[in-house]
Amino acid sequence: MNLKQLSELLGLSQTTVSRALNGYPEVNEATRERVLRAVKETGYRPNKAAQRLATGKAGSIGLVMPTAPGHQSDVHFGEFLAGLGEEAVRHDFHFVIMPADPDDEVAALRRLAISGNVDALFVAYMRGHDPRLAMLKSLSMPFVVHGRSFGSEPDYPYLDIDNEAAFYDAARLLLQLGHTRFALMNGPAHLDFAIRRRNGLIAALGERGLELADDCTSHTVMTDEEGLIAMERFLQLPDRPTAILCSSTVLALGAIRAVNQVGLKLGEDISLIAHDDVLPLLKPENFSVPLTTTRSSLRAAGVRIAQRLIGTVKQVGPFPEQELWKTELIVRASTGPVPQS
Amino acid sequence: MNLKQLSELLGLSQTTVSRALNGYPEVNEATRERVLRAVKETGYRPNKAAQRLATGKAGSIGLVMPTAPGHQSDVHFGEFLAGLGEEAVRHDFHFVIMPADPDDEVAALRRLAISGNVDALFVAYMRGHDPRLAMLKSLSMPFVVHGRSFGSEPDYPYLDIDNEAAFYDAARLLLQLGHTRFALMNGPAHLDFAIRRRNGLIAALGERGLELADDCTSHTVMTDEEGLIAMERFLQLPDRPTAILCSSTVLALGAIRAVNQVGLKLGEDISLIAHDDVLPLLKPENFSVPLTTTRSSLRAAGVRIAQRLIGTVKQVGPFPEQELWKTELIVRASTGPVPQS
DNA sequence: TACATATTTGAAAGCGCTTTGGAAGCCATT
DNA sequence: AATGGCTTCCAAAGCGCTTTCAAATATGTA
Repeated sequence: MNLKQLSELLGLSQTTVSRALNGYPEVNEATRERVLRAVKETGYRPNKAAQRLATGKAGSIGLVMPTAPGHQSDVHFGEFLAGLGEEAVRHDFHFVIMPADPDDEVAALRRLAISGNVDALFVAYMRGHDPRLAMLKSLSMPFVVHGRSFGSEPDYPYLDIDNEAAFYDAARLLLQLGHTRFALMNGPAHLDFAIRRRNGLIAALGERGLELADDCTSHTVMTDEEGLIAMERFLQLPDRPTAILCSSTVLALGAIRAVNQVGLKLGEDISLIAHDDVLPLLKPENFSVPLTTTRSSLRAAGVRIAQRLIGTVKQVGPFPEQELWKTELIVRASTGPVPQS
Repeated sequence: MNLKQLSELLGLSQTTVSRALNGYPEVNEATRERVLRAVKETGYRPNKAAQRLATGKAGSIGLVMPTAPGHQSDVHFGEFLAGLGEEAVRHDFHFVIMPADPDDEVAALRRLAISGNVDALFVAYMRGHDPRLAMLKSLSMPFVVHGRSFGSEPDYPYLDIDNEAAFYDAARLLLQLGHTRFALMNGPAHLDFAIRRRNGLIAALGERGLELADDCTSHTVMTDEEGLIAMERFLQLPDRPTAILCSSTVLALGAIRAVNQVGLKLGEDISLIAHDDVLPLLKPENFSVPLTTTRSSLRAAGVRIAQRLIGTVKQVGPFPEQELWKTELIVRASTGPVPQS
C-alpha cells in the first residue's frame, strides 16, 4: 500500500492525501478525517526512504559503534544508547548505527554522513586533537559531541562533564585526609576524559607540592582485568600508594579484587575514589565496601544529547552549544584517613 | 556530488557510471577504472536513501530496542549488538535501531518493517506465544529470531541455545552432589528462556521424585538488586535451599552478596550454578568464589545471526533455518557436595 | 563487402514521496 | 455581471539512484 494506491482508493490526489497526513492547513477538515480513517483501515505507512529522498529528512540520528573481533563491548556504550533511545522514542526518531573498526572511525563517520540516511550525528569516544572535528565542521550536518577534544578550539557543540574538576575535587578530599602517595588508574591515554582527569589530579597535587609518579599511573582500556593488573603493580611498589583515583567503577572492580587478594582493607589501608557513570550493573553502593565516587549519569547525558540533536533537526530550539556538567562527589566507605605506618 | 554531476564530469551517462560502480560486467575495464578514479578524487558516495528507493535494498538490518524512562538498560543487549556489529562491519551493513516502549514492541517492529529502510529484521526478548511471530510471517521480510517462542509452532527461523538441557544438566550435577532442596532465580516469567530453564530444572528434579517449590522460585528482571532480594528471601526459609540455579551472572552477583551478608560460604553451605552469557564485565572466574556456569556466548550468537541475516539479504546461502546451540557446563568452585546438617 | 554477433554505451522510466505553481469553486464586494 | 480573495484541490516536477530496452560501435564470419 503506497500513497498512490491510497489516494486512488479515496478518489483524491496524492498531493491532498500527503498534505492531510502531514498536517498542512490547506485541506478541509472533513477530507482530512476521511484520509486519517482510511490510513487506520489500510494500515498505510509512508515509505521512509522515499520521504527521506524527497525531504532530506527522515527522523534519524547516526552514530558509529566501534567494534572488531576481540574488541570488547563497552557497557558505557550500551548505557548511553539507552539514554538516547529514551528520548528518541518520544519523537519517533530512530538510530542508524554504523559499526566500524576503531581505527576507521573518521571514514566511517563520513560515510554515515554522506550516505544520506541520517539527519544528525552523535560522536563519542573523543580524543585529544580529534581529527573528526574538522571533518564534522565541513559537513554542514548537525552534530553533538559527547565529551570534548583537548587541544582543539572549543567551538563545536558538545556536552561534557567537568572531568578535571571531578578529579581535582576527589584528590583534594584525599589530600585533606592526609594522603600523599597517589596513584591513577585511567582510561586510554589518548582519550580526552583521561587527559583531563589526569590534569585535575596533577593540579590538586601540585598545590601541595606533590607529583604524580609515572609508575603510579596506568592508562588502559577500562576492564576489570586491567584494573586488577594495574592495582597489583601499584601494590608491589616499595613505597606503595595509599590513595587511588580510578576512572571507572569497572576498573575499580578489578582493583578491589587485587586489594582483597593481598589482605589489605579498602577504606583503611587503601583509599579509593572511582568515577561512577551510574551503570545499572555496577552500583558503587553495592560494593562490599561502598565506593566513594565522582558521579555523573551517562544515561542522563544520552537523553540530553538526543534532545539537542532532535531539537536541532526539528528546528525547535535554540540550544546551548556547549554544556559542561558538574559531577557530584559522593563520600562512602572506600575513603578514609591515611593509615599510620 | 551526485551521480548526475559525476557522470557529466566524466562525459558518461549515469547508466554507465552506475554500472561501473556496481561491478556489472558489461562495461569496459578502461572506463571502469576512469570512473573509479573519479570517485576517489571527488569523494562521491551514493545516496543510500535513493539506492534504497530504487533497489529496495540498503544494506541494513533493523531491530527494536526496548527502552523507557526507568527501564534499566540491559547489558545483554549491548553485548549482542557487539556481535551483530562485528559481522555487519565486514559487509558494510548498518543497523537501524528503533527504540520502543517494551509494551509497544509489536507495533514498533511493524513500523520498522514497513518503513522501508531495513532489509531484514532481528528479533529478541522472545516470549511464550509471542505475538510478533504471526506478524513477522505475514511480512515477507527476512528475519531471524534470537531464542524461540514456547507454545508456538517452531516453523520460523531462529537461533537459540538449549536452555532446557542447560538447566537440566546443571540440576543433575547438583543432584549427584546430594542436593535435594533447590531454588531457581529466573528471568521474567513470560520470557521463553525462563520458561524452558524452569522446565529443565523441573524435569531433572522430577526424575528423582522432587519438586520445585513456589517459594523457592523467583521470576524477576535480571539485575543484581533483584538477585539480592530473591536470595535473601530464600535464605530466610525455614528449610532453606542448598542448591541454586540462576539465570544470569548478573542475578548471581546480588545473590552472592546476600549469601556473604549472612555469613554463609558459597560452594559449601550453598551451591550455585548460573547461566553465563560471557559478558566481558562479569567473568564467572573472577568472582571471589569462581562460579560454576552453563555457558554460551551471547556475542557469538550475535555474529552468527548477523551472518544469516546478511547472507539471506545478499542471497548467498542457504542457511539452516533452525539452530539450537548446546551450552557448556563448566564446573568451578561455587558448587560442592550438600552440607551435612 | 556485407552480414551477423559481441561488446559497450545511453535515454528514459520508475522507486514513493513532497512541494511548486496553478486551477476550480465559492463567497462577498463593487 | 464582473472582480477579487478565500478555500480546497490537483498535475507534474523533482529527490538520486537502478534497470530495461534500444542504439552505437567493434569484432568476427561468409
